[in-house]
Amino acid sequence: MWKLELARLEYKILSDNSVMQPKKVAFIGSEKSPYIFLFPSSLLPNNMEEIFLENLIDPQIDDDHTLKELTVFAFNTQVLSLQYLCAVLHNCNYKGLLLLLSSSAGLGFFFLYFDLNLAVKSASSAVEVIEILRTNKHGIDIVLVDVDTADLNAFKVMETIGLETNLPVIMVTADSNLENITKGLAHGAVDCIIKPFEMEQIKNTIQSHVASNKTRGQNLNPLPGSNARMAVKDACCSSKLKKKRLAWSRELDAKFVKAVQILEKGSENVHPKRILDVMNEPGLTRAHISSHLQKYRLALKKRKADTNKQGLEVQPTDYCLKKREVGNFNADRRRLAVQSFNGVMSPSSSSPDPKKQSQSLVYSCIDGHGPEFQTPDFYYNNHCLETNIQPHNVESEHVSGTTTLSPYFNGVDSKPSILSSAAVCPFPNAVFLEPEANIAFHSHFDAISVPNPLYGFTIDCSTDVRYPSSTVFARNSETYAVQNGTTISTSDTSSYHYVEPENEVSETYNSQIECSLFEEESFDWYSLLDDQYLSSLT
DNA sequence: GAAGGAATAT
DNA sequence: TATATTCCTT
Repeated sequence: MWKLELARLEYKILSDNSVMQPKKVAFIGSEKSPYIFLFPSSLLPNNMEEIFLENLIDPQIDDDHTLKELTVFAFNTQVLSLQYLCAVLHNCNYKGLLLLLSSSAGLGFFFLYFDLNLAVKSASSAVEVIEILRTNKHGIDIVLVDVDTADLNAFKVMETIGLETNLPVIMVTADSNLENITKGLAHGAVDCIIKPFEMEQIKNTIQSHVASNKTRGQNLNPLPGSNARMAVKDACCSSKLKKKRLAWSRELDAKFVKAVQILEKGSENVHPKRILDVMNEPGLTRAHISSHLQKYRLALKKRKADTNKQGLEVQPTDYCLKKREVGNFNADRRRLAVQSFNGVMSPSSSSPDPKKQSQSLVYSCIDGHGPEFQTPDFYYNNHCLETNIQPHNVESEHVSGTTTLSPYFNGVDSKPSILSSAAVCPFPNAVFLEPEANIAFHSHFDAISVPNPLYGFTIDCSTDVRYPSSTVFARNSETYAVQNGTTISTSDTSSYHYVEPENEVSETYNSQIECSLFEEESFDWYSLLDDQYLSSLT
């Protein structure tokens, strides 16, 4: 499959300390995927071919068809520079003509030509470069000029290219000083890319200028010199200053909330700068905090307004809901649920008075002797008991659970206990799972989890060790393989049956879960848990 | 000039 | 919608 081309060419390049050191260069490639590697001789292993083949990465295919036929031209006197560019262009799926200028005579440069996707060849001088561009037999769309190229007046070359061809020229440099960039723009560059550059960056820049060049060609408007001034800003924006958009993860947000609370506790001013200090998160800026703080405060405000409007029936804000989607909170819930359900807090084991008992559970988490906070259904039921609110959906026909005990499925009871909300979970011994959690198989079936209005209905099918590979459920008539956790959308009310794997134990087991979910608006546990959760963080 | 915060843009 | 950026004020 792979046409392996391997050449070991020995040549010398200047090392950092200006001592000539022998290096080896290796070329591997197929017609479509040339890869070039450069190694010090000492590091080049004997089984290099094998290693390369094992480590080859599939080229990324770019779905944007407009980019596919672009041909990029670049030249340099340094193999390393071309080598990197080669990889980048290849990943962008561009065609390229990369020219290695052998002006540094005596260093044993070589000629190599990969056609089709990327071409790398040698030329002896800048004159040759300009000649290639003038005739443009290769259908070049855009030129990258590395103005740091040694042994060359690259600015002059760039200017000549600009004058003698219609091609957009992009300056590439490691020097981000405005003076340097301005000089490049004055010499005809339409944009500037600062090294080290990333794939996305070069892609965006190339794309925008090829597009604009085509438009310009149609309008027959030669670019005036005044274009350069505008381009200074463009150059800076399009290449250097492109920042990655920050995503506020649950963890990061928790850290943020914690920082805010610490500051509030210490009756300090809760200002972005201070939050930033307390969070001590590398990469985070004051602007990030400001933006997030704005959102946070708006959410609090909205929540307060809602609370005032609706009294006890606290409706959570979006902020509150989103914050709890997955993550540590659920992990803790899960852990606590296991503890809660494993006898210690069993309804039948202690007080006969369900109200008292549930209160003690809550107190135990408040006074620090018990879990930091309780599972949603415990907490919810306690809330119902205390406030005399009928738990929603307890009598609903829509939610039911039936099961038959199986030796392979421990702890699944067919009757919900008093304290377990039947509406929420038909099985008191069920363990709450993170939605879509990746939970390894282990020896006991332990979950049929919460029909959570936010997440849908999750079935965990971790099984007996006898079924280590997968567990199969039948969904209606079709077989449905479930591995670890599967999330079923809230609109899905199908029944799921456990299917005994073939050639395994003969006992059969049936578990049917029929579940219609209550409306999203009906209740939210998290709003009740919110304060406790937050205080547990500090 | 640096920071906060509301408004606005992406 | 979530996050970034701008703009105005302190």
